[in-house]
Amino acid sequence: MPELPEVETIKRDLEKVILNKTITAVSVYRPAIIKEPLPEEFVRTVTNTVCQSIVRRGKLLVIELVPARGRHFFLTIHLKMSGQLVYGSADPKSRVRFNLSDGNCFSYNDQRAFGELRAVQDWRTLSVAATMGPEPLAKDFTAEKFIERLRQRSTRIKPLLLDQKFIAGIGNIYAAEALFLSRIDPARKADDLNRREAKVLLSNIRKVLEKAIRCRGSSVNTYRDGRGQKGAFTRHLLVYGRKGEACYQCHEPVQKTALGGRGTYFCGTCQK
DNA sequence: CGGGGCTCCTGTGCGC
DNA sequence: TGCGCACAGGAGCCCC
Repeated sequence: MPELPEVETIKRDLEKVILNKTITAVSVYRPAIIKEPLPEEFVRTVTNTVCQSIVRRGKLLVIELVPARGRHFFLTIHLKMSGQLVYGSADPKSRVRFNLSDGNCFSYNDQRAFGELRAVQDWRTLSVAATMGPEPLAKDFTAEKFIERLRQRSTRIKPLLLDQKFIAGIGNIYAAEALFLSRIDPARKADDLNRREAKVLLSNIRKVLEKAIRCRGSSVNTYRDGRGQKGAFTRHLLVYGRKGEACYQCHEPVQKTALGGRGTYFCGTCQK
């Protein structure tokens, strides 16, 4: 579900409402979501801490927590396919609930329960963070660096964009959208792209991610922002989910294939 | 390294 | 209407 723009939207929403508030109680309704430490210790550790800051890295959300005594630590949240982090009144569908000192709470909801919550001393040493590729929106991630990384890989470009070790934060929706905007066939080999194509692709990755952030994300199915609302980018999607519908560019039907086991939407006429 | 298949879990939509 | 299968914004693991 949530890709970089959705996680960024949730981060910004939560920053406005939970910073400097105390987590007064934690209720775990699906222990399997808590990956470390064990659920009982997780609850003990997180209870009575203050939410100090929130960071997003790729699709990972990191909340810095400060206990009354002792050192700060981090609550990491990966939403996977259907996770939601919603601030407000208690939600009966919550998998984990965090009560706050303001009388409200924020709920971790997750229909498919693939999500992962952790309380750790140093989130940067988690393997997911330690191996994560560059942030596509970071200024120091230059076109030259992107070109160099592409040159070293012979795999198809679309599954590669989904590889979080290659580049962070891109998922199935925005990979399809960026390749469509760039007129690049999703099955092209990464090292086959020329400099021009690579530059255009990075530019379009940024363009689509930034626009999606401005629209507060895409809600194809279960995604909700920090307020429980759907994202508005869904209606701006150019190819994702449009199988059989007319391409906005050439009016030929949008195609759907499988690449690396993931549904892949593209225009066979426009994308070469 | 590349690629395919399977797995975690729950719900929905489609074809028969 | 009912049932079974495919598939869903992710990603790790195993095998060839």
